[in-house]
Amino acid sequence: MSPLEVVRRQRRKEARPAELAAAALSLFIEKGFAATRLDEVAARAGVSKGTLYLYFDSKDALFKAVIEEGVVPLFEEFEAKLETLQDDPERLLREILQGWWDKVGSTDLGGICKLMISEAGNFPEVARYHHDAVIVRWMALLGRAYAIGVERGVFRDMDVETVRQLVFFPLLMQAVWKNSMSCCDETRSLPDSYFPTYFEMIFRGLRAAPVQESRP
Amino acid sequence: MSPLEVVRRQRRKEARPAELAAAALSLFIEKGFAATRLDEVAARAGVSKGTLYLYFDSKDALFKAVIEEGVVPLFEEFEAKLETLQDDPERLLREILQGWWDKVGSTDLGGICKLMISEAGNFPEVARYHHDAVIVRWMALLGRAYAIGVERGVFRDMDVETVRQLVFFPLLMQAVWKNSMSCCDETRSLPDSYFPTYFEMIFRGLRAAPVQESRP
DNA sequence: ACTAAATTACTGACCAGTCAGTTATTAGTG
DNA sequence: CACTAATAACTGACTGGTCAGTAATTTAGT
Repeated sequence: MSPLEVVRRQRRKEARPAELAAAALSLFIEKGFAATRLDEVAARAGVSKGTLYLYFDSKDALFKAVIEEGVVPLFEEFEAKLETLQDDPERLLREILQGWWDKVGSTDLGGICKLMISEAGNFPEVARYHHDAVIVRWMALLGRAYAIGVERGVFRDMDVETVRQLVFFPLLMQAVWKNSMSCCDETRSLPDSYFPTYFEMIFRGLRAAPVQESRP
Repeated sequence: MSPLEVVRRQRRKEARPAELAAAALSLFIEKGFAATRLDEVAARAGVSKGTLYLYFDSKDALFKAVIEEGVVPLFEEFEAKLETLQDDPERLLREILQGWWDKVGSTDLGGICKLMISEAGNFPEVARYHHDAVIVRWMALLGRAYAIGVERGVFRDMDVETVRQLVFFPLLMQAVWKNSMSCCDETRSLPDSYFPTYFEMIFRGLRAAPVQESRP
Protein backbone atom coordinates (compact mmCIF):
# COMPACT_ATOMS: atom_id res chain seq x y z
CA MET A 1 0.00 0.00 0.00
CA SER A 2 2.42 2.63 1.17
CA PRO A 3 4.90 3.67 -1.51
CA LEU A 4 7.83 3.40 0.87
CA GLU A 5 7.99 0.07 2.68
CA VAL A 6 9.42 -0.20 6.16
CA VAL A 7 12.90 -1.58 5.97
CA ARG A 8 12.72 -5.28 6.67
CA ARG A 9 16.10 -6.44 7.81
CA GLN A 10 18.64 -4.13 9.29
CA ARG A 11 22.00 -4.97 10.75
CA ARG A 12 22.47 -2.90 13.88
CA LYS A 13 24.52 -4.99 16.25
CA GLU A 14 25.30 -2.09 18.57
CA ALA A 15 21.77 -0.90 19.20
CA ARG A 16 20.04 -4.26 19.62
CA PRO A 17 20.85 -5.12 23.25
CA ALA A 18 19.66 -1.77 24.59
CA GLU A 19 16.52 -1.86 22.45
CA LEU A 20 15.74 -5.40 23.55
CA ALA A 21 16.31 -4.54 27.19
CA ALA A 22 14.05 -1.50 26.91
CA ALA A 23 11.33 -3.56 25.27
CA ALA A 24 11.68 -6.21 27.94
CA LEU A 25 11.53 -3.64 30.73
CA SER A 26 8.30 -2.14 29.46
CA LEU A 27 6.68 -5.54 28.98
CA PHE A 28 7.86 -6.91 32.33
CA ILE A 29 6.36 -3.86 33.98
CA GLU A 30 3.09 -4.19 32.08
CA LYS A 31 2.54 -7.93 32.47
CA GLY A 32 5.07 -9.30 34.90
CA PHE A 33 7.97 -11.60 34.10
CA ALA A 34 6.17 -14.91 33.73
CA ALA A 35 3.37 -13.55 31.56
CA THR A 36 5.73 -11.87 29.11
CA ARG A 37 6.52 -13.95 26.01
CA LEU A 38 9.85 -13.54 24.33
CA ASP A 39 8.12 -13.28 20.96
CA GLU A 40 6.51 -10.10 22.23
CA VAL A 41 9.75 -8.69 23.52
CA ALA A 42 11.39 -9.31 20.17
CA ALA A 43 8.43 -7.87 18.27
CA ARG A 44 8.43 -4.69 20.34
CA ALA A 45 12.14 -4.30 19.67
CA GLY A 46 11.44 -4.74 15.96
CA VAL A 47 13.30 -8.00 15.72
CA SER A 48 12.68 -11.75 15.71
CA LYS A 49 12.98 -14.08 18.65
CA GLY A 50 16.06 -15.69 17.19
CA THR A 51 17.84 -12.37 17.29
CA LEU A 52 17.02 -11.98 20.94
CA TYR A 53 18.92 -15.18 21.59
CA LEU A 54 21.96 -13.79 19.81
CA TYR A 55 22.29 -11.23 22.58
CA PHE A 56 20.87 -12.91 25.65
CA ASP A 57 21.40 -16.50 26.74
CA SER A 58 18.02 -17.01 28.34
CA LYS A 59 14.94 -15.27 29.64
CA ASP A 60 16.57 -15.13 33.05
CA ALA A 61 19.65 -13.47 31.62
CA LEU A 62 17.44 -10.88 29.97
CA PHE A 63 15.77 -10.18 33.29
CA LYS A 64 19.08 -9.71 35.02
CA ALA A 65 20.32 -7.38 32.28
CA VAL A 66 17.22 -5.24 32.61
CA ILE A 67 17.80 -4.84 36.32
CA GLU A 68 21.52 -4.17 36.04
CA GLU A 69 21.47 -1.63 33.26
CA GLY A 70 18.38 0.13 34.50
CA VAL A 71 19.21 1.02 38.06
CA VAL A 72 22.86 0.83 38.95
CA PRO A 73 24.13 3.81 36.88
CA LEU A 74 22.13 6.27 38.98
CA PHE A 75 24.14 6.27 42.15
CA GLU A 76 26.94 8.63 41.27
CA GLU A 77 24.50 11.49 41.13
CA PHE A 78 22.84 10.77 44.45
CA GLU A 79 26.05 10.10 46.29
CA ALA A 80 27.58 13.33 44.99
CA LYS A 81 25.00 15.27 46.96
CA LEU A 82 26.42 13.88 50.19
CA GLU A 83 29.62 15.86 49.57
CA THR A 84 28.16 19.17 48.45
CA LEU A 85 25.39 19.64 50.98
CA GLN A 86 26.93 18.66 54.30
CA ASP A 87 26.13 22.02 55.84
CA ASP A 88 22.38 21.79 55.54
CA PRO A 89 21.29 18.28 56.55
CA GLU A 90 17.61 18.97 56.14
CA ARG A 91 18.06 20.21 52.61
CA LEU A 92 20.43 17.32 51.89
CA LEU A 93 17.86 14.73 52.90
CA ARG A 94 15.11 16.59 51.09
CA GLU A 95 17.06 16.75 47.85
CA ILE A 96 18.05 13.09 47.98
CA LEU A 97 14.46 12.00 48.46
CA GLN A 98 13.07 14.37 45.86
CA GLY A 99 15.86 13.27 43.50
CA TRP A 100 14.90 9.64 43.92
CA TRP A 101 11.30 10.43 43.11
CA ASP A 102 12.20 12.51 40.06
CA LYS A 103 14.74 10.09 38.61
CA VAL A 104 13.31 6.75 39.70
CA GLY A 105 9.97 6.68 41.48
CA SER A 106 8.03 8.71 38.96
CA THR A 107 9.67 7.18 35.86
CA ASP A 108 9.77 3.78 34.19
CA LEU A 109 12.44 2.78 36.65
CA GLY A 110 9.84 2.83 39.37
CA GLY A 111 8.45 -0.21 37.62
CA ILE A 112 11.64 -2.06 38.43
CA CYS A 113 10.87 -1.70 42.12
CA LYS A 114 7.52 -3.38 41.65
CA LEU A 115 9.10 -5.99 39.39
CA MET A 116 11.78 -6.94 41.92
CA ILE A 117 9.25 -7.18 44.71
CA SER A 118 7.07 -9.41 42.58
CA GLU A 119 9.80 -11.70 41.29
CA ALA A 120 12.41 -11.77 44.04
CA GLY A 121 11.16 -15.11 45.29
CA ASN A 122 11.57 -16.76 41.89
CA PHE A 123 15.01 -15.29 41.18
CA PRO A 124 17.01 -15.46 44.38
CA GLU A 125 20.30 -14.70 42.69
CA VAL A 126 19.00 -11.65 40.85
CA ALA A 127 17.31 -10.53 44.04
CA ARG A 128 20.55 -10.92 45.96
CA TYR A 129 22.45 -8.95 43.34
CA HIS A 130 19.83 -6.21 43.39
CA HIS A 131 19.81 -6.20 47.15
CA ASP A 132 23.56 -5.81 47.44
CA ALA A 133 24.09 -3.47 44.50
CA VAL A 134 21.08 -1.22 44.91
CA ILE A 135 19.10 -1.52 48.11
CA VAL A 136 21.98 -1.70 50.55
CA ARG A 137 23.74 1.14 48.80
CA TRP A 138 20.66 3.32 48.77
CA MET A 139 19.80 2.66 52.38
CA ALA A 140 23.39 3.42 53.39
CA LEU A 141 23.08 6.74 51.61
CA LEU A 142 19.88 7.61 53.46
CA GLY A 143 21.36 6.49 56.74
CA ARG A 144 24.43 8.64 56.18
CA ALA A 145 22.36 11.73 55.39
CA TYR A 146 20.40 11.17 58.58
CA ALA A 147 23.56 10.59 60.62
CA ILE A 148 25.01 13.88 59.43
CA GLY A 149 21.91 15.61 60.70
CA VAL A 150 22.26 13.90 64.06
CA GLU A 151 25.93 14.85 64.33
CA ARG A 152 25.10 18.48 63.74
CA GLY A 153 22.31 18.45 66.28
CA VAL A 154 19.63 19.09 63.67
CA PHE A 155 17.95 15.69 63.95
CA ARG A 156 17.10 13.66 67.04
CA ASP A 157 19.06 10.48 67.64
CA MET A 158 16.83 7.49 66.90
CA ASP A 159 17.20 3.98 65.50
CA VAL A 160 18.70 4.42 62.01
CA GLU A 161 17.01 1.44 60.40
CA THR A 162 13.61 2.55 61.60
CA VAL A 163 14.11 6.15 60.54
CA ARG A 164 15.19 5.41 57.01
CA GLN A 165 12.31 3.04 56.49
CA LEU A 166 9.81 5.57 57.80
CA VAL A 167 11.30 8.23 55.57
CA PHE A 168 11.63 6.20 52.39
CA PHE A 169 8.71 3.76 52.41
CA PRO A 170 6.04 6.34 51.58
CA LEU A 171 7.87 7.19 48.38
CA LEU A 172 8.72 3.60 47.51
CA MET A 173 5.20 2.40 48.10
CA GLN A 174 3.90 5.24 45.95
CA ALA A 175 6.06 4.03 43.06
CA VAL A 176 5.06 0.41 43.55
CA TRP A 177 1.41 1.31 43.76
CA LYS A 178 1.48 3.34 40.59
CA ASN A 179 2.89 0.35 38.71
CA SER A 180 0.44 -2.24 39.94
CA MET A 181 -2.86 -0.72 40.97
CA SER A 182 -3.14 1.89 38.25
CA CYS A 183 -5.91 -0.17 36.67
CA CYS A 184 -8.15 0.53 39.69
CA ASP A 185 -7.25 4.02 40.88
CA GLU A 186 -7.62 5.37 37.38
CA THR A 187 -4.29 7.18 37.12
CA ARG A 188 -4.70 8.75 40.53
CA SER A 189 -2.03 11.40 40.31
CA LEU A 190 -0.47 12.64 43.49
CA PRO A 191 -2.26 15.58 45.08
CA ASP A 192 -0.26 18.80 44.77
CA SER A 193 0.07 18.93 48.50
CA TYR A 194 1.75 15.53 48.72
CA PHE A 195 5.37 16.55 48.81
CA PRO A 196 5.00 19.62 51.03
CA THR A 197 2.93 17.62 53.50
CA TYR A 198 5.27 14.65 53.23
CA PHE A 199 8.35 16.71 54.03
CA GLU A 200 6.66 18.63 56.78
CA MET A 201 5.58 15.41 58.49
CA ILE A 202 8.98 13.83 58.09
CA PHE A 203 10.97 16.76 59.38
CA ARG A 204 8.64 17.43 62.28
CA GLY A 205 9.36 13.89 63.33
CA LEU A 206 13.09 14.23 62.86
CA ARG A 207 13.94 17.70 64.17
CA ALA A 208 15.68 18.00 67.50
CA ALA A 209 14.45 21.50 68.29
CA PRO A 210 10.78 22.35 68.84
CA VAL A 211 8.99 23.28 65.65
CA GLN A 212 9.16 26.92 64.63
CA GLU A 213 6.49 28.05 62.23
CA SER A 214 7.57 31.70 61.86
CA ARG A 215 10.84 33.43 61.04
CA PRO A 216 12.58 35.74 63.55
CA MET B 1 7.65 -49.27 55.73
CA SER B 2 5.51 -47.67 58.39
CA PRO B 3 3.04 -50.05 59.98
CA LEU B 4 0.22 -47.57 59.82
CA GLU B 5 -0.38 -46.25 56.30
CA VAL B 6 -1.74 -42.77 55.72
CA VAL B 7 -5.37 -43.03 54.74
CA ARG B 8 -5.56 -42.89 50.97
CA ARG B 9 -9.00 -41.70 50.00
CA GLN B 10 -11.20 -39.83 52.37
CA ARG B 11 -14.54 -38.26 51.61
CA ARG B 12 -14.61 -34.86 53.30
CA LYS B 13 -16.69 -32.66 51.09
CA GLU B 14 -17.06 -29.94 53.72
CA ALA B 15 -13.43 -29.41 54.57
CA ARG B 16 -11.91 -29.50 51.08
CA PRO B 17 -12.55 -25.97 49.84
CA ALA B 18 -11.00 -24.29 52.87
CA GLU B 19 -8.04 -26.66 52.84
CA LEU B 20 -7.46 -26.08 49.15
CA ALA B 21 -7.72 -22.32 49.56
CA ALA B 22 -5.25 -22.41 52.42
CA ALA B 23 -2.82 -24.52 50.41
CA ALA B 24 -3.20 -22.17 47.46
CA LEU B 25 -2.61 -19.12 49.62
CA SER B 26 0.61 -20.45 51.04
CA LEU B 27 1.90 -21.48 47.61
CA PHE B 28 0.87 -18.24 45.92
CA ILE B 29 2.76 -16.35 48.60
CA GLU B 30 5.83 -18.54 48.27
CA LYS B 31 6.08 -18.66 44.49
CA GLY B 32 3.62 -16.20 43.00
CA PHE B 33 0.50 -17.08 41.05
CA ALA B 34 1.97 -18.02 37.68
CA ALA B 35 4.71 -20.22 39.10
CA THR B 36 2.33 -22.21 41.28
CA ARG B 37 1.13 -25.45 39.70
CA LEU B 38 -2.27 -26.81 40.57
CA ASP B 39 -0.76 -30.24 41.16
CA GLU B 40 1.22 -28.70 43.99
CA VAL B 41 -1.80 -26.99 45.47
CA ALA B 42 -3.71 -30.25 45.42
CA ALA B 43 -0.78 -32.17 46.88
CA ARG B 44 -0.36 -29.72 49.74
CA ALA B 45 -4.05 -30.05 50.51
CA GLY B 46 -3.62 -33.85 50.54
CA VAL B 47 -5.73 -34.37 47.45
CA SER B 48 -5.38 -34.85 43.71
CA LYS B 49 -5.74 -32.23 41.01
CA GLY B 50 -9.03 -33.65 39.81
CA THR B 51 -10.50 -33.05 43.24
CA LEU B 52 -9.47 -29.43 43.10
CA TYR B 53 -11.61 -29.06 40.00
CA LEU B 54 -14.61 -30.42 41.85
CA TYR B 55 -14.55 -27.31 44.02
CA PHE B 56 -13.05 -24.57 41.83
CA ASP B 57 -13.81 -23.93 38.19
CA SER B 58 -10.39 -22.62 37.22
CA LYS B 59 -7.10 -21.35 38.52
CA ASP B 60 -8.44 -17.81 38.34
CA ALA B 61 -11.46 -18.74 40.42
CA LEU B 62 -9.16 -20.24 43.02
CA PHE B 63 -7.19 -17.01 43.13
CA LYS B 64 -10.30 -14.96 43.64
CA ALA B 65 -11.54 -17.26 46.39
CA VAL B 66 -8.25 -16.95 48.22
CA ILE B 67 -8.47 -13.16 48.16
CA GLU B 68 -12.11 -13.03 49.16
CA GLU B 69 -12.05 -15.47 52.02
CA GLY B 70 -8.72 -14.31 53.35
CA VAL B 71 -9.15 -10.60 53.86
CA VAL B 72 -12.72 -9.42 53.89
CA PRO B 73 -13.86 -11.00 57.19
CA LEU B 74 -11.49 -8.82 59.20
CA PHE B 75 -13.20 -5.49 59.00
CA GLU B 76 -15.83 -5.84 61.68
CA GLU B 77 -13.15 -5.86 64.32
CA PHE B 78 -11.31 -2.81 63.04
CA GLU B 79 -14.40 -0.77 62.43
CA ALA B 80 -15.71 -1.53 65.92
CA LYS B 81 -12.80 0.40 67.39
CA LEU B 82 -14.07 3.57 65.74
CA GLU B 83 -17.07 3.47 68.07
CA THR B 84 -15.42 2.63 71.35
CA LEU B 85 -12.41 4.95 71.25
CA GLN B 86 -13.74 8.24 70.01
CA ASP B 87 -12.51 10.09 73.09
CA ASP B 88 -8.82 9.43 72.54
CA PRO B 89 -8.01 9.91 68.84
CA GLU B 90 -4.32 9.22 69.26
CA ARG B 91 -4.96 5.94 70.98
CA LEU B 92 -7.64 5.10 68.41
CA LEU B 93 -5.27 5.54 65.51
CA ARG B 94 -2.51 3.70 67.32
CA GLU B 95 -4.71 0.72 68.06
CA ILE B 96 -6.02 0.53 64.50
CA LEU B 97 -2.51 0.51 63.07
CA GLN B 98 -1.16 -1.91 65.64
CA GLY B 99 -4.20 -4.09 65.09
CA TRP B 100 -3.57 -4.20 61.34
CA TRP B 101 0.00 -5.24 61.94
CA ASP B 102 -0.93 -7.93 64.46
CA LYS B 103 -3.80 -9.39 62.46
CA VAL B 104 -2.62 -8.84 58.89
CA GLY B 105 0.83 -7.42 58.29
CA SER B 106 2.73 -9.84 60.48
CA THR B 107 0.69 -12.92 59.51
CA ASP B 108 0.12 -14.95 56.36
CA LEU B 109 -2.43 -12.40 55.26
CA GLY B 110 0.40 -9.95 54.76
CA GLY B 111 1.34 -12.16 51.87
CA ILE B 112 -1.93 -11.29 50.18
CA CYS B 113 -0.82 -7.67 50.01
CA LYS B 114 2.29 -8.64 48.13
CA LEU B 115 0.31 -11.04 45.98
CA MET B 116 -2.24 -8.43 44.95
CA ILE B 117 0.47 -5.92 44.12
CA SER B 118 2.23 -8.51 42.00
CA GLU B 119 -0.79 -9.81 40.14
CA ALA B 120 -3.14 -6.83 39.93
CA GLY B 121 -2.10 -6.13 36.36
CA ASN B 122 -2.94 -9.66 35.20
CA PHE B 123 -6.28 -9.86 37.03
CA PRO B 124 -8.00 -6.53 36.62
CA GLU B 125 -11.34 -7.78 37.86
CA VAL B 126 -9.92 -9.36 41.00
CA ALA B 127 -7.87 -6.22 41.55
CA ARG B 128 -10.95 -4.06 41.22
CA TYR B 129 -12.88 -6.25 43.65
CA HIS B 130 -10.03 -6.13 46.15
CA HIS B 131 -9.67 -2.40 45.67
CA ASP B 132 -13.34 -1.70 46.33
CA ALA B 133 -13.91 -4.28 49.05
CA VAL B 134 -10.66 -3.91 50.98
CA ILE B 135 -8.46 -0.98 50.12
CA VAL B 136 -11.12 1.71 49.89
CA ARG B 137 -12.76 0.46 53.06
CA TRP B 138 -9.50 0.39 54.96
CA MET B 139 -8.40 3.82 53.80
CA ALA B 140 -11.78 5.24 54.73
CA LEU B 141 -11.31 3.83 58.21
CA LEU B 142 -7.90 5.45 58.56
CA GLY B 143 -9.21 8.72 57.19
CA ARG B 144 -12.10 8.68 59.65
CA ALA B 145 -9.81 8.09 62.62
CA TYR B 146 -7.64 10.99 61.51
CA ALA B 147 -10.65 13.24 60.94
CA ILE B 148 -11.87 12.58 64.46
CA GLY B 149 -8.52 13.76 65.74
CA VAL B 150 -8.74 16.91 63.64
CA GLU B 151 -12.28 17.63 64.87
CA ARG B 152 -11.15 17.40 68.47
CA GLY B 153 -8.16 19.64 67.87
CA VAL B 154 -5.68 16.87 68.62
CA PHE B 155 -4.30 16.59 65.06
CA ARG B 156 -3.41 19.32 62.61
CA ASP B 157 -5.59 19.72 59.57
CA MET B 158 -3.73 18.43 56.50
CA ASP B 159 -4.56 16.67 53.23
CA VAL B 160 -6.32 13.44 54.23
CA GLU B 161 -5.07 11.32 51.34
CA THR B 162 -1.48 12.30 52.00
CA VAL B 163 -1.73 11.74 55.73
CA ARG B 164 -3.17 8.27 55.56
CA GLN B 165 -0.59 7.20 53.03
CA LEU B 166 2.24 8.56 55.15
CA VAL B 167 0.85 6.81 58.17
CA PHE B 168 0.05 3.46 56.61
CA PHE B 169 2.70 2.91 53.95
CA PRO B 170 5.55 2.16 56.37
CA LEU B 171 3.52 -0.73 57.76
CA LEU B 172 2.26 -1.94 54.40
CA MET B 173 5.69 -1.84 52.85
CA GLN B 174 7.06 -3.74 55.81
CA ALA B 175 4.58 -6.52 55.15
CA VAL B 176 5.25 -6.55 51.43
CA TRP B 177 8.99 -6.60 51.98
CA LYS B 178 8.84 -9.47 54.40
CA ASN B 179 6.99 -11.55 51.81
CA SER B 180 9.31 -10.90 48.90
CA MET B 181 12.80 -9.99 49.99
CA SER B 182 13.10 -12.41 52.88
CA CYS B 183 15.51 -14.45 50.80
CA CYS B 184 18.08 -11.61 50.93
CA ASP B 185 17.63 -9.94 54.29
CA GLU B 186 17.83 -13.27 56.04
CA THR B 187 14.69 -13.00 58.16
CA ARG B 188 15.53 -9.46 59.22
CA SER B 189 13.11 -9.17 62.10
CA LEU B 190 11.93 -5.73 63.06
CA PRO B 191 14.10 -3.98 65.64
CA ASP B 192 12.42 -3.75 69.03
CA SER B 193 12.41 -0.01 68.72
CA TYR B 194 10.44 -0.02 65.48
CA PHE B 195 6.94 0.52 66.78
CA PRO B 196 7.80 3.05 69.50
CA THR B 197 9.87 5.07 67.04
CA TYR B 198 7.25 4.67 64.33
CA PHE B 199 4.45 5.98 66.52
CA GLU B 200 6.54 8.78 67.94
CA MET B 201 7.48 10.00 64.44
CA ILE B 202 3.91 9.74 63.20
CA PHE B 203 2.32 11.52 66.12
CA ARG B 204 4.94 14.26 66.22
CA GLY B 205 3.97 14.96 62.65
CA LEU B 206 0.27 14.88 63.36
CA ARG B 207 -0.12 16.64 66.70
CA ALA B 208 -1.52 20.13 66.72
CA ALA B 209 0.08 21.20 69.99
CA PRO B 210 3.85 21.45 70.51
CA VAL B 211 5.39 18.20 71.72
CA GLN B 212 5.46 17.61 75.45
CA GLU B 213 7.99 15.06 76.64
CA SER B 214 7.32 15.18 80.40
CA ARG B 215 4.20 14.88 82.54
CA PRO B 216 3.09 17.74 84.81
C1' DA C 1 -25.88 -52.04 45.30
C1' DC C 2 -25.77 -47.39 44.60
C1' DT C 3 -23.95 -42.79 44.36
C1' DA C 4 -20.96 -39.23 45.17
C1' DA C 5 -16.08 -38.29 46.15
C1' DA C 6 -11.73 -38.88 44.61
C1' DT C 7 -8.09 -40.51 41.53
C1' DT C 8 -5.53 -41.43 37.36
C1' DA C 9 -4.47 -41.02 32.76
C1' DC C 10 -5.01 -38.24 29.08
C1' DT C 11 -5.30 -33.97 25.72
C1' DG C 12 -4.17 -29.80 23.69
C1' DA C 13 -2.42 -25.20 23.97
C1' DC C 14 1.39 -22.67 24.93
C1' DC C 15 6.07 -21.12 24.90
C1' DA C 16 11.29 -21.15 25.90
C1' DG C 17 14.90 -22.35 23.35
C1' DT C 18 17.16 -24.24 18.69
C1' DC C 19 18.86 -24.42 14.09
C1' DA C 20 18.96 -24.61 9.13
C1' DG C 21 18.40 -21.30 6.01
C1' DT C 22 18.16 -16.12 4.25
C1' DT C 23 19.77 -11.50 3.56
C1' DA C 24 22.79 -7.50 4.47
C1' DT C 25 27.41 -5.94 4.62
C1' DT C 26 32.27 -6.10 3.94
C1' DA C 27 36.56 -7.71 1.76
C1' DG C 28 38.83 -9.33 -2.05
C1' DT C 29 40.01 -9.49 -7.08
C1' DG C 30 40.64 -7.97 -11.76
C1' DC D 1 34.63 0.56 -10.34
C1' DA D 2 32.08 -3.75 -10.94
C1' DC D 3 31.59 -8.17 -9.69
C1' DT D 4 32.16 -12.10 -6.51
C1' DA D 5 33.25 -14.58 -2.35
C1' DA D 6 33.11 -14.65 2.60
C1' DT D 7 31.19 -13.44 6.80
C1' DA D 8 28.09 -11.77 10.19
C1' DA D 9 23.35 -10.45 11.46
C1' DC D 10 18.96 -11.95 11.26
C1' DT D 11 14.76 -14.97 10.53
C1' DG D 12 10.90 -18.11 11.57
C1' DA D 13 9.44 -22.84 11.49
C1' DC D 14 10.19 -26.50 14.57
C1' DT D 15 10.80 -29.27 19.05
C1' DG D 16 10.29 -30.86 23.54
C1' DG D 17 8.64 -30.11 27.96
C1' DT D 18 5.17 -28.19 30.96
C1' DC D 19 0.75 -27.61 32.80
C1' DA D 20 -4.37 -26.14 32.88
C1' DG D 21 -8.22 -28.46 32.22
C1' DT D 22 -11.12 -33.03 31.09
C1' DA D 23 -12.87 -37.69 30.91
C1' DA D 24 -12.74 -42.41 32.26
C1' DT D 25 -12.25 -45.23 36.15
C1' DT D 26 -11.94 -46.58 41.02
C1' DT D 27 -13.24 -46.52 45.79
C1' DA D 28 -15.51 -44.91 50.27
C1' DG D 29 -19.68 -44.48 52.71
C1' DT D 30 -24.41 -45.62 53.46
